[in-house]
Amino acid sequence: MKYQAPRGTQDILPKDSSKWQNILNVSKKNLEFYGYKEIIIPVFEHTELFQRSVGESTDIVNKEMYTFLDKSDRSLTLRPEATAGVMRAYIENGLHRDPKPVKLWSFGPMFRYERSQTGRYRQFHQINAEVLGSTSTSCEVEAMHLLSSIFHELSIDFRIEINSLGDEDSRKKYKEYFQKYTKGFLSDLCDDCKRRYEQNPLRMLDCKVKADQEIYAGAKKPTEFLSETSNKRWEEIKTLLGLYKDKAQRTIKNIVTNPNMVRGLDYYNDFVFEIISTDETLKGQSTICAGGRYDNLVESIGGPKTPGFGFAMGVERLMLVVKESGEKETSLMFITNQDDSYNITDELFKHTEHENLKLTVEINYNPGNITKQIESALKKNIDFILFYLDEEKKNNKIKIRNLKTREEMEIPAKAENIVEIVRRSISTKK
RNA sequence: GCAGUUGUCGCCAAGUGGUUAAGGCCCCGGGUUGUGGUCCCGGUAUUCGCGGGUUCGACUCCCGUCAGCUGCCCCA
Repeated sequence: MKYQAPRGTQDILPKDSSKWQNILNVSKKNLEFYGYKEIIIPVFEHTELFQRSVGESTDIVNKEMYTFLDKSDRSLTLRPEATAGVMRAYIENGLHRDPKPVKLWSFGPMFRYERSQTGRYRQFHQINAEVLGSTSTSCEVEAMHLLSSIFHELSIDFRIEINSLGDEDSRKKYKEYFQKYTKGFLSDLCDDCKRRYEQNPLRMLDCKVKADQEIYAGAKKPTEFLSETSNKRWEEIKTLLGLYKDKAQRTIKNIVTNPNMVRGLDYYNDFVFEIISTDETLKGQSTICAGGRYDNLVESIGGPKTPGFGFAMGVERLMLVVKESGEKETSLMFITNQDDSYNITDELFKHTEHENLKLTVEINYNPGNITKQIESALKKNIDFILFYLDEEKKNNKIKIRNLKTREEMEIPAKAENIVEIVRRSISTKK
């Protein structure tokens, strides 16, 4: 074989694409139910937009961006995440003058130059959602319900972990405290943490090295340094999510606080969360959704001061964890000679459109041997076969056979009669 | 970016220096021009991820490279 897909890219084959679409459809349905509207934005942006918004100190900007010069020497970057571009579009198109909150969702490929593994790709896809213009804790609470609903509908086992990083003030105080706390241990820490000590002390908290964790275990957590307003928010969210109630009384049962959780992007403040699949096939990459509040992002890239909240779901990771592929369509196969069955299929198509019926039709490409055609229909797991051969045509009839129940009947050769039979079989199945 | 590991047909694989690279599944054709998955017969790798090297001779050994997987880093 001559060509291979580049490292970290993936083909979604026909056998999997219906699962993919199901993930998208379920997400879209839930998002739009809560008032999110779709926004479609470019796959690349000016490099500077990501540097500013995602943050110069992040790994994403430092080593993972697909950056290139176009023929006019503009520095462009394939988007590593969606929020920056959505914010740019929000400002540029004056959506900040729309009634608040503005709720947007989007879907598409993202690009990060990293080592690929199961559930981690260089081109990967996210379903992304943003709420702009509201500081209400309803943003957070509603999102937890919305996401629970999506993952329940997709039959995924998951757990939600939440935390608060606090506002700028809270984080500054915590950073000072934490640096002071760890200073004496500096020589005992792993190399990564030594580096993080200066660059991003918060990140030390979710270090995977056991010895380091033992050192940090004695330290206070960011939530103990929350400013008054941040603390009020945090308590309100926990109350609204029922964390102070008995587990049995909560509407979302599998939600816990994780005081060590931090985020990889710089723009978050206060509430942050991750949704973790408890399915073991995901191994190291078990986070299927993550997000948080970003009240300073819009302003930092030149827009009016606008509070924001958002999250992203990783579609490739969901693909590994979702078992079902959604509603199966009913399939028909015509056993016929290569002539005028298309009159009927054209009619059928119009009926399926009007009646919102999921039907797929196949006309056997190799007419001749009837036995082989039936075998072919069985192999393809077809639901109905339609005999429309000389004998039937003479009487203007069709023989329709349900391959699952083996029932067969002769009906007028008309689309509406076929649709009726199919409908009847679907309703008795349910 | 670092470390380990793997790569023979669409899939699962045998083969470990010696002529034409097993087998199974799938797929295609036939037995069977009008009705059920069985069965039988036949077909499908000038080539072992790719490129070099060693050798009389390489799927087998060496080097490089590409890709997958696992851990780290980080993240959806």
